[in-house]
Amino acid sequence: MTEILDLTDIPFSLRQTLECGQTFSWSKTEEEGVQKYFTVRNGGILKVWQEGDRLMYDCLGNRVDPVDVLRLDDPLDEIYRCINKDGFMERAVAVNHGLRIVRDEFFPCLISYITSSQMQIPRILRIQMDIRAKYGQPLELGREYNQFPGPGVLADVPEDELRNLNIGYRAGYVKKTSEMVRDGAVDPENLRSMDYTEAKEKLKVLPGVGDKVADCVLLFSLGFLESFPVDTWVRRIVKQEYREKYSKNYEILSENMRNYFGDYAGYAQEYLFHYGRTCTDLE
DNA sequence: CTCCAGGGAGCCT
DNA sequence: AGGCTCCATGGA
Repeated sequence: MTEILDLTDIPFSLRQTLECGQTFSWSKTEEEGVQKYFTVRNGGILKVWQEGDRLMYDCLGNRVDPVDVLRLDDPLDEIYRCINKDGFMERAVAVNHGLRIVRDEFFPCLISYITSSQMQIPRILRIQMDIRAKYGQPLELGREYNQFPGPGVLADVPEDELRNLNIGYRAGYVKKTSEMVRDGAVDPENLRSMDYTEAKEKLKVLPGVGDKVADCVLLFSLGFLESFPVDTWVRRIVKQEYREKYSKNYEILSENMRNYFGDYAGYAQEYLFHYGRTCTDLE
């Protein structure tokens, strides 16, 4: 039973949001010539597609709310007013208009960004899907609809078997982090109650989680919109376009950008990231 | 062949 | 604290 969400007063681009590289929890499927996306979580499947200013979606199993997982209640116009501080950002916003930060599940987000280090985006996506296929719990609706395995499941997989995922040295990080999350050393609900600095400090206790991975998890899963992850692309952009904010030191660079863009620095980061990766020819 | 990819840990000073 | 090196693997 297809439901329709009116996007007349809600700036939103489904494609920019799900294909900018921020999330590894969505798959593409084409039905009757229409490009659709689906995600599996909390015992349900959400399938969405966009036709102009209408968002169409099907829910199967438990309800997964598109407003929640796509952050459709974020005040995007106000966010633009806050982050549009220079010409480069204005172009990034114009090109990617409607891109929203997602709200992913904590554990899948954490594991996919742990495996992301020194990897290219298509490969991260493929590995994440392999984990779902091998260790995930299938819904009744078919093997292609697997939930991401919980921390207890991955914690019990031998490390050399995890290496069959071709994640190399990251296998040990995945196993140890899964054990710690399973045992409650880091709890997402607990993290949400902390401020940015405290939550980041706590996340970095996990093996395989440093400044960058922690910032990604804070932004894409825990809703800390001030978080400004610095990867190789963003570093390049800052060095070239925001020279006075640049530093070789991660924390200094990230904090400079947070101070510059304000409470929605995470949005600024994602617009810069996608713009820099797809629309500019940085050296 | 070499170089690099949404980095992090361990070790050095 | 800050800098350097190694860590698997695959794609360009």
